[in-house]
Amino acid sequence: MLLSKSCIYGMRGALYLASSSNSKYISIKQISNDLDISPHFLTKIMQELTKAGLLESQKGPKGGVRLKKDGNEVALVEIVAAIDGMDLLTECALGLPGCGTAKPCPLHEQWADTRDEIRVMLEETTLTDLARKGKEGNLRITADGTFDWLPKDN
Amino acid sequence: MLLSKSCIYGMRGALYLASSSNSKYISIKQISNDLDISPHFLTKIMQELTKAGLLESQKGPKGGVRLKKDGNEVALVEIVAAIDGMDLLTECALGLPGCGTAKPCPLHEQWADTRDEIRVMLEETTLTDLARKGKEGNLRITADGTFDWLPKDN
DNA sequence: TATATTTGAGACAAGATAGTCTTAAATATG
DNA sequence: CATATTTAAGACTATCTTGTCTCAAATATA
Repeated sequence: MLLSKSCIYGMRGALYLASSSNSKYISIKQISNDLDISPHFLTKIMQELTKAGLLESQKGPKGGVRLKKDGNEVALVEIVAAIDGMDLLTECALGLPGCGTAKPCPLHEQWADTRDEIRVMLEETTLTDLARKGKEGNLRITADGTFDWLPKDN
Repeated sequence: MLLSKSCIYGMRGALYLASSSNSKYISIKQISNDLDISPHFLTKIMQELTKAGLLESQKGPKGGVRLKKDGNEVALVEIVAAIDGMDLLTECALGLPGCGTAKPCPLHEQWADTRDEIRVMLEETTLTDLARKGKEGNLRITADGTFDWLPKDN
């Protein structure tokens, strides 16, 4: 598996926020409801993103979470780094510690190239990119496709 | 993590076999010893590769395992498929079932391209490729670098 | 101020992966 | 044939990931 489930949920949650107007806080309960993710689990994941400085939160009624930066300034790699860490983009494919150009494993060259492709993709894709593409094509971000991209500015 | 630990061990075990003369069976005990992998665990993994038809085995003294095909006919993707399955190369990056060109998620396009890069790398790299590169550069396939590429034709 | 709402923190349970151990079956060799 | 060696099969434990639940802290609002 490329990304952990926590990381995938974090991405979908962040994408949800990026697709909404960012002027108001949105409760995690509503997000978990719309994305069909366990509320408690999503809460824990959104807390990680808040701790990492990607979101800001407010407690109490009318509270919730929202993006700290504009969505076009948030690359996917930041979410991956916050939840899964950078291991995927730094570690050896054969699991050998300290593998690199100086002390490579036999697979290092090929994997380093492939790994860079993944890294560039994650660095160059922003939440706004995905939100725009999703809105234009009315693409789903839930398993059953019930999510709709209408502005959630309640 | 891209590949499971079982898969990584399987790759290293298969690479070990490809770097040896394939005329004789080699005991998993020796392999696990040279590669510094738990013998019991490696046995289980090599059994999976045998069941998948990548290795053949023989019990008893002078028994062990060896590649069923020549190393240049075994692409890495076959080992990945046998141990981790093809999920990495078929599944949606956002975890949505049935994601594809017909019913994509917002990340589908970027991920499909990246996923193809991984697939091509695994399909085009053979055990012999890695063994040759390892022998030429005397590269390590153990954490501490104690593995040596001298023919193991005992 | 009292109440309802919402995040924060962390204990806890369930499930998957990683790793160990025991026993059985096959087989080479003396 | 007896024995030692080696894979095969599967039970078992440990650790990590995933998911649930409870309670505390903050806060908007009546």
